[in-house]
Amino acid sequence: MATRKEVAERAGVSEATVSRVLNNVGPIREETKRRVLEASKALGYYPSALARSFVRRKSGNLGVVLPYVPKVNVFSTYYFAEVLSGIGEAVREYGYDLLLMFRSPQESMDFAGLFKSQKVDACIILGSRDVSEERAALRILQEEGHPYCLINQHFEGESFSEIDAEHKQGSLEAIRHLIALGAKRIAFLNGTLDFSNSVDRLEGYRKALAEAGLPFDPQLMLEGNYSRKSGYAAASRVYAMLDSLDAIFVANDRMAIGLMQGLRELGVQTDDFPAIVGYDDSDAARLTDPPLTSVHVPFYEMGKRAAKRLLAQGTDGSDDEGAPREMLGTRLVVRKSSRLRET
Amino acid sequence: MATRKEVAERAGVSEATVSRVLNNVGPIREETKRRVLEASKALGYYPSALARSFVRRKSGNLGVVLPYVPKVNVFSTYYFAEVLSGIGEAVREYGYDLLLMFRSPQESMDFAGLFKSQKVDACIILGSRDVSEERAALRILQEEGHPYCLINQHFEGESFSEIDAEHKQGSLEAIRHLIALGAKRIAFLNGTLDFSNSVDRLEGYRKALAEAGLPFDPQLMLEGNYSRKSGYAAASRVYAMLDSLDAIFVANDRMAIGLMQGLRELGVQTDDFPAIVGYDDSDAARLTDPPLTSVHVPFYEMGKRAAKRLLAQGTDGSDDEGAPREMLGTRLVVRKSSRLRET
DNA sequence: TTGTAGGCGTTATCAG
DNA sequence: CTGATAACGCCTACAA
Repeated sequence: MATRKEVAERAGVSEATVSRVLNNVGPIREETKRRVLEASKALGYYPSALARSFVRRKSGNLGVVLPYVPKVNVFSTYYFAEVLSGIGEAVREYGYDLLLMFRSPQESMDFAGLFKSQKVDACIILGSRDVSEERAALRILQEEGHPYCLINQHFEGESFSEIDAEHKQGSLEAIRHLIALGAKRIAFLNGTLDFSNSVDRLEGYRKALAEAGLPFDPQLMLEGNYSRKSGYAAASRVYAMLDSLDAIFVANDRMAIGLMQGLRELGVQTDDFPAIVGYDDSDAARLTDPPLTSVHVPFYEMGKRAAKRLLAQGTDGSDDEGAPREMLGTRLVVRKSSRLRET
Repeated sequence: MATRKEVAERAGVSEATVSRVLNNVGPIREETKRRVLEASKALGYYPSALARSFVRRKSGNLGVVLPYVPKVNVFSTYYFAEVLSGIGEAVREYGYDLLLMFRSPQESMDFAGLFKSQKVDACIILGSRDVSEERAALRILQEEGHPYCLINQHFEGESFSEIDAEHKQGSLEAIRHLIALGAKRIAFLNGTLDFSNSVDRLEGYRKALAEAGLPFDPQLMLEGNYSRKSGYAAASRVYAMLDSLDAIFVANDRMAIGLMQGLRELGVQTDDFPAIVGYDDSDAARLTDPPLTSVHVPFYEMGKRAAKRLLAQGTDGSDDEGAPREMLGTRLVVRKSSRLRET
């Protein structure tokens, strides 16, 4: 490996000058610049990113924390693929690198440590849940002023940096849609409430019912954990009250898919399905039979925005601030699954 | 931020001793160790990963290169999600970090530069294609002896480090299955041949025909690019020869899904579909109507193996070598889509 | 068992 | 415009 020293010698200049040329800093004579560049290329010199990071005290990495259970995707791969793509785009734009960090769902994570050990310059946290250790860890992050951003999760009562989506509104529209179709009894298969978006959806659901003067019936509430399996498991309960049910709203597509599968295995014909609305508008929503009406969430955009918020800080001098919680819009995509069955 | 010097002072030892304690190296008196640990904790000291990497000349990063087109997934997200999960598992096991690097599909990449600039200690390359610049870049990697590994791509005539799957065998079995069902005229919607697995599939296809004494008919060959869109686009050609077709083998599930969609829009009823076999056995294969018979590929395992091959090198002293090309098995998963229609 | 000191490859400051 | 030179935080012989 060619060293900088060799480059300097070959170009007949000092190492400092080599550095200047390669970093485009300070005034340099054209001729000198040319010679250095030439020598550098001839020798195949590559500056050490390690040394550079060290002296600049910047890793050049944007960290992305995501929950991880081997062979089990708690969320849809769709969600992560979209968010990561969005982040990837921004990262490449700003010349950063993307450091992926998995964490076991239980294991509370020392977010601040990532910064203190200088592994990352900024960090995006996915799949965060509202449990006390998590709150505590995030508070530290906030207090110590590290650049971080949560995606798709809100912590009530804090002012964390968050990019979220209008889940309450999305759910509201989903239920309105069902009601407009004539549904009266609408079940709700939600996820656990430690995800703020589950809470948001519940609010939207209740608001829509209230608007229409429909009663809220706790009997109609089901809980899953966003996995296909949990949707599958819910099928028996739905089956039990099938006759009294007009429709069911499911908090993500995966569960909706599991539910449909489960119902089918219990012998329910497609025509006898209650109207179903899913959530996320993942690729899979187009493939189910019947195609799944679902609430579209701009995950790609959310990832991109989060990354930009973080990386832009480094660029301009603005100490950011501004709305710590930004919310992007959702949108109902109607397909066939939300039709009410004939009576 | 507490510095190591402070820790040393508080513990009443030298910085070197602090270092020793924190790295568990060299003989240390229990009492000293205790004091250092205590001081370190009290002060909230975090060693700088940057400085550490610098002096050790190891980034601690496993790089993963993946092709990238914003908002377009040339491959299925399924493929990447599985491979990444596998890599993630190994990485966490070995205490490495995972550095994601996107590259535009055209842009030929300076793989060796990643090592020379010391951004990564080892590197996995996904979505590589057999084009001359790529070969050249990989040869350099090989010659310079950097630890790298290709996944799901083989370069004939080279001895690159590769983790591949038995695509020839997988295709062979897929076609045998169709033939066993009575299919005589089997079309093949393949991907471009700069992906070695396209070539492998073609070989499997031809071999199966030959075995059965069936002729190879170039008319039955279609080419897509692994996107759903290209499968969709192929529908019209398939439609044109629908009557003379018993079955069609499609090189990945995405295209198969696009194809089914396209046929349907052309007015073909499910019952009139030719028998269809897809490839990858992605989640989506279970969701299509009819469910898609497909060839299962152990992507998760492939990612894990590749990462382990790379990271284990660092651990033991073995300069690896051993079979540079390792191939994992594929397996046909039969579902309803491969039934021949009634005549 | 512990301390001292040199060096890792860059950047940045300060003279010239 | 360019050349010395001092950090940066940590690891690791070598000495004690």
